[in-house]
Amino acid sequence: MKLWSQYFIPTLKESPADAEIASHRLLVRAGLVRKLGGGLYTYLPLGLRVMQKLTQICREEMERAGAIELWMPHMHPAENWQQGPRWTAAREIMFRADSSGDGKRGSREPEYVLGPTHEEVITPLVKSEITSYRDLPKNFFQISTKFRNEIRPRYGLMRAREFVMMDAYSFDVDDPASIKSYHAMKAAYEAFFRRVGARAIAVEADTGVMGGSFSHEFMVPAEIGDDDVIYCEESGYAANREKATSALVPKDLVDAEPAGALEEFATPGIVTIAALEAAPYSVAADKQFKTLVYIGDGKPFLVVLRGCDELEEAKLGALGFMLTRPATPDEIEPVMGARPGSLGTVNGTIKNPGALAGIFADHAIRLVGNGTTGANKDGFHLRNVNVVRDLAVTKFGDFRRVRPGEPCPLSGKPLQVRRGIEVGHIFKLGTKYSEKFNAVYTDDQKQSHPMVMGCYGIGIGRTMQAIIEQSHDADGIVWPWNAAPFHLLVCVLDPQLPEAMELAKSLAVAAEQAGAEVLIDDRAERPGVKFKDADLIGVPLRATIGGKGLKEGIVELKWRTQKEVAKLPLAEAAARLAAAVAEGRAKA
RNA sequence: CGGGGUGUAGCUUAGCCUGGUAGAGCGCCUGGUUUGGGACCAGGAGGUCGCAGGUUCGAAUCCUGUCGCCCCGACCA
Repeated sequence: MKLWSQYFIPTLKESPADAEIASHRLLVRAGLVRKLGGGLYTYLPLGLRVMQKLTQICREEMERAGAIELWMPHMHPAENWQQGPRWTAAREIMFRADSSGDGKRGSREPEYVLGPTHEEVITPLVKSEITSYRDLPKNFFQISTKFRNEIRPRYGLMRAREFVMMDAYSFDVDDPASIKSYHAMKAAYEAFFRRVGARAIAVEADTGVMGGSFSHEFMVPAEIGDDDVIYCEESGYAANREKATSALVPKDLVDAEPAGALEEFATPGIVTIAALEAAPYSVAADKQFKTLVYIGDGKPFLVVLRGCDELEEAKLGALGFMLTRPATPDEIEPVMGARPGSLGTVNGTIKNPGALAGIFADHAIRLVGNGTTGANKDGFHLRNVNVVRDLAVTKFGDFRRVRPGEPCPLSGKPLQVRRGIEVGHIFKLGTKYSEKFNAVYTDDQKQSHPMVMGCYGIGIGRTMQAIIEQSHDADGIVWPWNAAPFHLLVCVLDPQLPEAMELAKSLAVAAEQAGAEVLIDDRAERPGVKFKDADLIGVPLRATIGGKGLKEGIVELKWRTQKEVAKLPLAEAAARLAAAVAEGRAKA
């Protein structure tokens, strides 16, 4: 039990000026954190207690899933990263930690970096320590600090430069075994979020810079989230916007309507889809082909979409380039023969097709019959263009951004969209890292194989804030039992009365024996201040002892989630309190 | 990194446009009256007006630079 007057809970009446969203304001007002600098926070005692609750539950679920806890350095030799597969892609988010820093960013190669995650540390470790199939599978995890030089830290702990994360890494003999590990972790995640009272859903996600073959994000639905989740109530389909697909596309590769004769026509000054939609041309956007030029690892390639569709850049990741970017007009002209606005992929119109790394078309263009596209001649377009007859396509794929209302790929019902906060992410990595670091094992046939890896992360601080975002009211935080910094707050309205404090302490002991953690508000404050603070810090149970109640022979008991106050006769108070604690634990 | 904003006491802020002794509320300290949903009275402490230049007799205020912070975009747990 803790006495408030001896503890440290600096609550604030007013919201800090730099806090925009409810959870960030409450984090600061309830005395959980204080800011040191952009994206850097001190966890005050109350905040630390919540973090410890979350890490302990996380640890239990990881161990239940068979993962083994260890602790790795946070300062990594830069060589580890230079050897790994994502040095180029990841270096801008890494802080460098040099012994002889000259203060000039990027002026030379760093000696050390602060770890944003630990694949580059765990993989070499496993490579040197595990060499036999007999020692697999293994899954290692740690709960520790991560450093990322976020371009724009935001929303308190939501996007911080230094943050606490659980990260785990699985090593298996083959793909089926790795998928088994992946599903065990997915189940462990679901158990973790359920136990801490965060309503999180698993959605299909893009693998991004991590690489790997598939992945799920765990999202807490919230208006302030950074990600769009596309989902279908009917089928349970849920995917990150970057990954989401719909059932728009026909199965057979045939032209959508009888093909008319290909015909060139002049379109002076027309360089946008919208301009071609307007009179006198009046070509609907879904009857146009949009041709985009990108550079993949230095070589140009084309992406063809319907005029009405948007490219989802993340989906270009499927093409296997390390780095992609849009091409500039000066890069485009020598290859295509025209500048943006008059581009197309009709056979024979591209000036220098040999320069291209490929022509990738979205499946949806198969819906376009007798469409219009650029002639690769500035100021000219072609009409009656048909996919099978006219277009050069290396490969069809899914490249367009899905819109809400399109049919669900599973049920065909309209897809919906909502915002979410990403609190966890799991990846099936494959052999990308094990091959780079030569983490191989020998099987029972004396054959050597790269280990198949998975990696997994849970943002602990982000989860804490997501819980607040999801569980608060106008008065303050409403903690779920298992995440609460304390379970019972005993408000002593007249702490100067010895019998009041004695009663408070005996009730606290009873509650502790029933399994609660107890905070006693023994401050010499007016009742109003104590009640406001009690609601603000959001402890699930509140017992109130006042001079008035003592005369009547009662103690009051109230749940943070309810308005009603129960009046407990003194003789029953301890037992009723213990029963309430048992109820809180049972429901958690 | 691009665009927008902002910096005044521990916190929330007024003053800046139109240059002339830096103001309030909360919090804090002292005394008193209060005491069941952020009390009241009296007194008090606390500010290099982010920093550096410049203009001016005179700068929180105008100009230049710089740094921090916040918001919108791309990235992430």
